[in-house]
Amino acid sequence: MKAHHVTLKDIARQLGVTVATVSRALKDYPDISPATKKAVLELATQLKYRPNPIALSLRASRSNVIGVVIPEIVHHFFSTVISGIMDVADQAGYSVMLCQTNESYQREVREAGTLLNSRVDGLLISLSNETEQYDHLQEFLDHGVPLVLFDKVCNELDVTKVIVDDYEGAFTIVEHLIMRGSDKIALMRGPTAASNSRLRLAGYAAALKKHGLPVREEYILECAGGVTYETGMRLTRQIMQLPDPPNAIFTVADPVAIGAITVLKQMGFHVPADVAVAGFSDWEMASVVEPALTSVYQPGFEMGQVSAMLLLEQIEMTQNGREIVPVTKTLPTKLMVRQSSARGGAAVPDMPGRV
Amino acid sequence: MKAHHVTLKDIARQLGVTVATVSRALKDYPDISPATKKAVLELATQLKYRPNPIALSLRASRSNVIGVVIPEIVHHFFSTVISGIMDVADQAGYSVMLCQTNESYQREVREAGTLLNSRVDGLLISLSNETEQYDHLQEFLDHGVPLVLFDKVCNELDVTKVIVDDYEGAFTIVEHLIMRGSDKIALMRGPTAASNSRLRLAGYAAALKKHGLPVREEYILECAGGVTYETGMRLTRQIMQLPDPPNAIFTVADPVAIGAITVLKQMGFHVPADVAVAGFSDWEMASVVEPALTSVYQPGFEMGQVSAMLLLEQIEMTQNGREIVPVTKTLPTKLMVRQSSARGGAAVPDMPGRV
DNA sequence: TTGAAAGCGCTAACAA
DNA sequence: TTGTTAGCGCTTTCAA
Repeated sequence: MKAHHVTLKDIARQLGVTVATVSRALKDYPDISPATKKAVLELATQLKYRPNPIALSLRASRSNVIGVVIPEIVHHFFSTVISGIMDVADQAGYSVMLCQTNESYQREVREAGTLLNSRVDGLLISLSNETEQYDHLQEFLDHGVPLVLFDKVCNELDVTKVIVDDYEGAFTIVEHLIMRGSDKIALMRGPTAASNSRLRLAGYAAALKKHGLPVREEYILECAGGVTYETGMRLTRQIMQLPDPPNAIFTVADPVAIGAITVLKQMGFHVPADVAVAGFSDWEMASVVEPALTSVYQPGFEMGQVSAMLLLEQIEMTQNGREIVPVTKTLPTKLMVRQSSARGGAAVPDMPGRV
Repeated sequence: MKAHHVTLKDIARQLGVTVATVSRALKDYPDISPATKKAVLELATQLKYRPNPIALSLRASRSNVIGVVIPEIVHHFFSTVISGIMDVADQAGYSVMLCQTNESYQREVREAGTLLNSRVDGLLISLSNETEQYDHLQEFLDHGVPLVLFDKVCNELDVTKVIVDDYEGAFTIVEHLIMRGSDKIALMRGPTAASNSRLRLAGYAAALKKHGLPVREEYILECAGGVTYETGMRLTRQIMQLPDPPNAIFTVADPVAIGAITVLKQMGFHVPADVAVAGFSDWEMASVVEPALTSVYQPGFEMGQVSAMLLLEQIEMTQNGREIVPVTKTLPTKLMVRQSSARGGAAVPDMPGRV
């Protein structure tokens, strides 16, 4: 038989009082007799009373739910971010409604609409690659719902943003490669449209410039067709056939770097002695497991935590009627260098295994 | 200025009718004059009216939300499952509320409570390793809320379950190793408590038996201290020091296998010629990228889809007052063998890169 | 100290 | 064809 959720009414009836009294007793209202309060509290626990959050939401126009929208959940980076978000939200008593857009602008609009509609108290969103219009997000602001952009952000909206310091990360690692003795450094970059990809290019160029090295067009390749292992292999074969091939490769992400290392080894190069390989990484252990790789670690978990905390702060401010002042938080990357340049390990497993 | 969500009342007022009329017009009620229907529809679109799901939930005692509880989101496997769940849910017009337990029983109980409380229409859950009591799940059944267990399931609950065919997967791959010529096959297994780990052991033993090979105690190691790369390295060093070392290693997950391969190469073995390595894998490309690895692919995305579809079916049945008949769906694994045994690649990157 | 009543947004049975 | 009314579960103002 279907158990029924116990309500204030149930308690009230059994105690011969009104729901109002029960409600007040449950919330430690000042003017309530100790006797009834005690009775109510006891019966409530006995009956396992739990307030109905939906009724609360309807009344208060707030849901204790935050919405999260990301391009793809099957991504070490994004799943790590979400993990950080969920831990913070959970701690603060918020639930998380998650949507993925699969990089589709249309779906992003739809999901955002659903969330706004569901009266989420705030929204955390990482934009899809297709997104170039922001009305669906402006709507949140119009309705006074706080909004925090993370990772994939845009300039068009004056809201709080949390990003990784791509410029500085690229600068640091390129400088590191130069210090190590590389003077011909190739770049395998991401899509020209993406903001973080552009920042990385800038950091790369700045580091070269600082050390008096030229920015050579033929050393800059775009990872067309996916930021993948295969792309890394293809571009590496291509670039090593140049009359004057690079002695270092800086890539946009782990898989590309690993693809590059694979091909370089196949071609008989010693990595990193002959050709050094470095890459942005969302897995802190990447360079430990694959010593041939020097990586710039991007703190996903921290990004999730910080984004969620900023959002929760803003939600609270909104509820207290205070004005929100947008900030942009830039998280530092971490340079991960293996000291021993022992022979390359076998592989970069993604995460601890299941079971 | 805070925009206000437009309600039926707004439309009614502007049109000089009652909310009931508006409500009916919006839902294509039979008895409604074409004139008012048209007027209502027009004003509704103009004002961008969207029904308030919270009010609907309160009224109908259903939320169009499904709850998902998993141990850890930062896992290729689980994030893939979630992706499958979300795609199906989205298609069916459901939202997803996600919780992670971090393998804590206590947190699992808490999160389940919150979800039940939030009146989710159904629950998808993969149990934490600590979970041995099921009252928190029984509560869902008591309240008539459908429940589907996936991956980490238990026998104590008579509900629908979706699992991977671990027995058959292990059997198949061990037989494959035997066919390839290995006659001394080690097993690096998961926790003795986990049901899937036990099934894999059984499949392993059965394959050996079928081919007249002994099950040797010293060849069976438990991955204590985490199903990780490090564990794979440690156990491999250990097992290769046996007086009569194995010529094949079957592991419980990618990272362990990769750790094993790394160590074997370091020790000067040729993989897979001298020692073959195989492992359960949640990344379909693992054996493509690391040709030294033969893997048993576990279909995470499909698991998510199937689980979600079964849950949605049951939700519908519940709403139509029909009885739910629990089923157990066992998904086949896929043997991934690289034909060319060319030299091992460099690494197994986890997923397509970000950017 | 407690009750009565209104209202959050919506639907549906019953009247008109 | 449309209006009235009640109610989903809860909080809160106003009365008593």
